[in-house]
Order: sequence, then C-alpha cells, then structure tokens
Amino acid sequence: MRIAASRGLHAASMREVAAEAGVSLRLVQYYFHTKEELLKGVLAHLGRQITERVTRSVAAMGEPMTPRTFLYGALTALIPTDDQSRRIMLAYQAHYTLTLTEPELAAEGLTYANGLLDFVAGHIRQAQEAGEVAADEDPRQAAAITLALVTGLQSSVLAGQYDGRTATELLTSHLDRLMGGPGQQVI
Amino acid sequence: MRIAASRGLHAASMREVAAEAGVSLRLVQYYFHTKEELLKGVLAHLGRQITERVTRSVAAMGEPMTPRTFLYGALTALIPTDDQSRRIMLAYQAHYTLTLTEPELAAEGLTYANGLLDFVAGHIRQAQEAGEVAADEDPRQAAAITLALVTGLQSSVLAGQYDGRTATELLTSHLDRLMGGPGQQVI
DNA sequence: CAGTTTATGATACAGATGTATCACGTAGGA
DNA sequence: TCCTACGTGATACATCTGTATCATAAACTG
Repeated sequence: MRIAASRGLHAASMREVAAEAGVSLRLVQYYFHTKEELLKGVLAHLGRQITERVTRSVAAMGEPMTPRTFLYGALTALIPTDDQSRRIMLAYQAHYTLTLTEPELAAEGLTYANGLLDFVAGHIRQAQEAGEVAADEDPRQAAAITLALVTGLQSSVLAGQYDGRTATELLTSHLDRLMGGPGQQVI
Repeated sequence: MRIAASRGLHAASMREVAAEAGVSLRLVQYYFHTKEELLKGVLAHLGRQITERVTRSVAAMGEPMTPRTFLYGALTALIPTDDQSRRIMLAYQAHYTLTLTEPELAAEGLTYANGLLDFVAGHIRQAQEAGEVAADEDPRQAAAITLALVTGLQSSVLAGQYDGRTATELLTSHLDRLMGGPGQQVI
C-alpha cells in the first residue's frame, strides 16, 4: 500500500514489497502465494481501512443521529484529509484503475458500488421522509450524483488540485443544497 | 492507447505496442526513443482526441450559442458514450493514475485542471450575468462541483455502473438545477 | 516432549522488459 | 548522382520479474 501510494502500483513487485516491509521475499511468498493474491489482499485491506474511517467519522458526528448527520459523516469521510487517508485513497485509486481492465475484479467492484448506491439512496429517502430533503428529489438520482461528486472530489484532492478541507467544503455545500443546510428543514 | 484500454497500461510494453500497430519494435524505438517519451506521446494524443470531441459536441449544439448551451455541449462530451470515447477515456484514466505518483507529470496535469476550472467558472459567470444562473451561486464553486461530478460520472461509466446515456442524464439534471432548466430563466 | 506453524536464507530459472547496435534497403532533394 | 532522412530486420544485453526449491531455525500447541 505504501509503495503504491508513493511510487505507483507498477513499482510494487514482490521484492519491493518484502523490502518495504522489512521481511524476506520468502515470507511474502509464504503468505501471498502469488502476486495476484497479494493484490487482492491489499484491495481487501484498503476496503477495511476505508470502512473503518467511515465508521469513525459517523460516530464522531454525535447525537442526535439523523439521516442527514449520518450522510454527512459517511460521505465526508471519503475525502482524503490527512496523510494516512491520502495514502489509502491513492493506493485504492491505483487498484481501482487496474480493475477496469480485469473483468473478474470489475464485477466485484461493481457489486460494491451498486451496494453503496442503494445504501446512500436509502438514507436520502429516509431524510426525505423526515422532511430534510425536498419532496421532488429522486433519492436514487440524488445518491448517484452525490456519489459521483465524492469520487470526483477524491480524485481532485489526490491530484493536488484542492486540499482535503476545500474539497470537504465543496461536498458540504452540495449536501447543504440537497438537504437544506445543516440546521434547517425543507418542508 | 488500444492496449491500455483493453488490457491495461501495464501490458503496453514496447514490443506489444509494435505488435498492435503492426510495425517493428525498431520503428517504435525510432519515433519514441524511450518508453517515457512513448507514454508522453500517448497522453498528448489523448488530450487532442478529447479536445476534438468537445469541440465537435459544442458545434453540434447549434445556434444560438449561449453560455449555457456551450457548457452543456462541452461537459456532456466528457462522458464516454460510444466505444471510441470509452477507449479514449479508459486509456486517459490509466495514464492519469500514473501521473499521480510521477511529480513532474502531476504538475502538468494540475495546470491543465486548473485551466479547465477557470474556463468553466468563467462561462458560469457569463451565464450568471445573462440571468441563466441564480445570483447567489459562486461561479468558481459551482464550476468545481460540476467538474468533480463529471469526473466521477466518467469513472462510473468506465466501471460499467451506468451507461453513457444514464450518466449524461445525471449530468444534465445537475446542470438543469444549476442553470434553471434547458429553456427557462432564473429570475 | 513431539509436532506443527511461522519465519528466514540462499539460490535457481525461465521469461519479459527497456535499450542498444549493426547492417540493409528505399526514397527524395541538392 | 550523392547524400541525407526514413524505415526495417535481426539480435544482443543487462536487469527485473514471478515463481520454485532446497535446508534450517524459532515459536507455539497439544
């Protein structure tokens, strides 16, 4: 993960991984029999790291946990802010690009993405029922747009166009528009 | 470009490129002395292809050319719809990910991205002055959000989550919200 | 204690990769 | 006609790659 984030995924050979981890090449072979397994392992690890970050961010929002605060917490957690999250997202981006040309992995990623879409759409619908989102919004469409925005912001931050704070503000601005501001209700 | 789009950028060795193009390895070496130059050449070629697609799309919008129609034409052209644009964007995505860990290339891409941001922000400001965008919008912020959305939609289409048509509709929906619908004026 | 798991070390090997070199042909312009 | 540029072919070379195979030792587990 550190290698992918700093020097690119193409630099992550078995030998480089072993060196970076300070272990023998033999040990890398021991746990991840092939390179494919190594990559899948990293991808799974990244997934766990991101999930954990989201969970923590949501928990930090505090009470009361409305659909709106939940969405703010979960989505802003996907924007890299510190060095560690930046590393994670950078490595994830590299792996993600790989999956685009690897049909088996692509299908898996697609399932995940659709699950996330359903998840966010469901929460937006809940927020709508709670009167926090305008009635004429289509929750699924709003979720799709919001998630695409998050992806794009993520990418911009990784490229160094915005810092994490600016990107978070942009996302917050979008969410405020969707949900009528942090403290206010939209009929 | 074809190799990067179909089998991934890591499969684009000098020999594979020569084979795909139906020429000798020697000729690839002859024009692109090193692999780095080859990659830069592809990146430049992709840039030209995308620019051309945008230009054509804008031209196809027909008269009258308002800031709004211009933005619709330019931005929707960035969503892959047919096989060729899909190939281009896929190859571009692969190269883009590479630049993230290659500081010199990253700086170049950043300049380009900031230029695009200024460009779109300028047109949104024009649309605002023409009364097509609400007065309380910050053109630069609206441009940033819109461009990030485009990037995200692009990525989703490449991953196969939406087809080009659906993604274009999502983008259009966002633009309609920003600019008060395709034919209607805000205030 | 015995046996299994976890870990290391030193190599080996076939294949791919970027790059370089030498020779040869073909065309176009001075 | 001579010369320069364009293009092809065959091949060489050092390096890196993923993977495999020896033997060996420490640590845990029943």
